[in-house]
Amino acid sequence: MQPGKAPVRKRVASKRPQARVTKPSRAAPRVASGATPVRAKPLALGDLSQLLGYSIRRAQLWIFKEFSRQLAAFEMSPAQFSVLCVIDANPGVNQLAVAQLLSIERAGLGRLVDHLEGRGLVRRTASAINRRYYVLYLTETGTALLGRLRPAAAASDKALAAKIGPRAYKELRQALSIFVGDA
Amino acid sequence: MQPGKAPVRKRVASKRPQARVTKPSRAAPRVASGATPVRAKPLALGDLSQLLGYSIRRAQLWIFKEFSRQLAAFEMSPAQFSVLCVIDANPGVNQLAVAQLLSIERAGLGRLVDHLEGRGLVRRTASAINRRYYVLYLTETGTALLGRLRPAAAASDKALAAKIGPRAYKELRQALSIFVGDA
DNA sequence: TATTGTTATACTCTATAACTATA
DNA sequence: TATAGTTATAGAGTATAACAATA
Repeated sequence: MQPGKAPVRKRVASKRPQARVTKPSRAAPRVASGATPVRAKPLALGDLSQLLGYSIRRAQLWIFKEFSRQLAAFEMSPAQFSVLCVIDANPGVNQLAVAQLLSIERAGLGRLVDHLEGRGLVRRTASAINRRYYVLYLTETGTALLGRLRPAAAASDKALAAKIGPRAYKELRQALSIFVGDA
Repeated sequence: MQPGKAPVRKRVASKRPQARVTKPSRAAPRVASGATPVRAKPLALGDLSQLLGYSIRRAQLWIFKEFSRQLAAFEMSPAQFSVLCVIDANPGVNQLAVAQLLSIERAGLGRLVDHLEGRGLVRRTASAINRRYYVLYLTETGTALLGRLRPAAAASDKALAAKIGPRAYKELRQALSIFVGDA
């Protein structure tokens, strides 16, 4: 809530179970059955399990984890990879066009391109025809790295296909394609 | 990069197109065809369009936006809603169990429950049988609010179904169900 | 006056480690 | 020694507004 650095961090109610003086049923007699789990019955997700939106959220978390695992050696986030792909497919594109295509805020994209430029993967050039523009290209280093990233990204997508099955993979590709290029 | 508040923010390369003295082809003659767009051809996503992982990411962003739109009146994030659902479905559950079921870090969940408790939606009680545990229940306010959130959440899922079509909706529910309850 | 890009700021998430109380 | 929960901290991502340069 408060942005300040005050370390107090008020709490609304009682903080934690916290050493009640009257220990109620001390030495609770091992809870009858199992030792470790207080609750043996499996937990339910409730209505959540009926919402496709929640499944997609969990699937997306799984995919980002898998992607990061496959591309760990390259220190490359999914977002950075997506920007490299777009610049590679559209040499000379400007930043705002990339931001709109990927639904990223231009301010955030600017910092992302900063980083890619700092790594020597992307070259920023002043446009000859419109001096408000940057014109973006992959460097040779960037092209070479993307050549190595592609198989890794494909591998993470194959892992996804293996997880859900090839038929579902094809169906999903078809069904979800309407979200790319969209808002 | 640097966490400090220093406003310098070094840049690796040339900052922006920035007023070159030799203006190259000033008054570029309206670029032949269209006035506004320098690049008329539509941008390509490159290899990105072949990756189901990217489609799922975009679909998930769309869903969160739709969910936030439907539940804007309640000031309720998807994560907060998911926690309310789980507590409602498992009265007396402890925090760690919720965190594991939803794949949320327990530290983050603690703060989230702080917030829900502060709003009077969740009650934390010391467990009688294990004093390390919190035992979580919805308050009456929380139950009542959840009763109003459910239709809104269902509406956002219906919007998703309308977007992708009822057949794809059913297929996806089946195909992606393996991700819930999973890591 | 509108647009591209930058800067600054703030807020949310996430991830981690260290700590307390308890088992 | 291990576990539930808290605290602190740092990093990423996101959203916004304001600004400069250019159109």
